[in-house]
Amino acid sequence: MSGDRTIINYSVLDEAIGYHLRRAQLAVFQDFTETFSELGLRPADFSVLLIIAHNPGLKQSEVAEALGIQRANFVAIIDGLQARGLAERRKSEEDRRVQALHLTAQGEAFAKTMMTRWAEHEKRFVDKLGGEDARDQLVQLLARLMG
Amino acid sequence: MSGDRTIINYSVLDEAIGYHLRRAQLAVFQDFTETFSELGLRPADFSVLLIIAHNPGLKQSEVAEALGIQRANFVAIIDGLQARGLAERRKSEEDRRVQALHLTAQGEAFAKTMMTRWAEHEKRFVDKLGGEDARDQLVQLLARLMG
DNA sequence: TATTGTTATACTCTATAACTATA
DNA sequence: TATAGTTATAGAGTATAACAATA
Repeated sequence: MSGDRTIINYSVLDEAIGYHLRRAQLAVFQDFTETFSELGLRPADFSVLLIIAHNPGLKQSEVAEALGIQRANFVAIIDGLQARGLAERRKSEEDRRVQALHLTAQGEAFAKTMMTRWAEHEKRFVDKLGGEDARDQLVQLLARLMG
Repeated sequence: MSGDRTIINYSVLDEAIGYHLRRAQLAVFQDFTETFSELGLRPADFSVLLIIAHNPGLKQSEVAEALGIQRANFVAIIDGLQARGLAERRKSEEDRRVQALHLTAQGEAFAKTMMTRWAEHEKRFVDKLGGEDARDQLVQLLARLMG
């Protein structure tokens, strides 16, 4: 009976914000994972590289907090980026406890490649939404949920 | 220097769909978890109870697929709901392999309580969005991302 | 005493393979 | 052979406590 398709009543799930958020996020992150599997980047790696690229010299705890990552879990992320030669820790002269984060020259080049791939990924979803205006509208609505 | 606040350049993260989706979903799920901690319900439990309540007699694999849950992982969810006396498996007479899912009388009562708590949770975010229209708009945009 | 980075650890969620009983 | 449910297991992601070095 492979032609049958059970019709399911989703009840209030159809209008539940959290449910749609979860399903949409799953779809977008799955595309992200496929797009960046070649470069070996997870969403967290991407966002960390991006923040360091545009804010060189921040301490680990600042980058972690900006992204909502626990500083304990942040260590392994930086370990990975450093092992790949993309980012580096520099011990601060003023405060010997802090590690300031920077991209390496290789990391800068990598970030450029990464951004072109990201633009492709992002465009796919902007198109699905119906254009830049719809995207801006969505982002604005999502921002309200966090207030 | 606790008065200092580092200004961070989020670059394209500010307009990245996936990033905002993740942060918003985190905020909504956190509120969900707090709202339902008393009832001992995780998001998956909630959605499963809701689907069974409105579609009694579905097989496990149908409910699992409708919610995007692997049937292997679905077993423990039903085990939990059954152990709490909220749902039950009924072996089908036509096909002895399938387990048809139903709520118990206690499960029906529980679902009512659950829905009033859910309405409170949902309302908090509808208010943040600016009303029902904004919510509908958001849900519609999110649905496009999954197409 | 407090903070930064770190280690160790545990818990949840998710994914896969293999088994059983039925068809 | 194929399907429904199950078990076992492994991998992410995330959360907490405790420690060393430094302030």
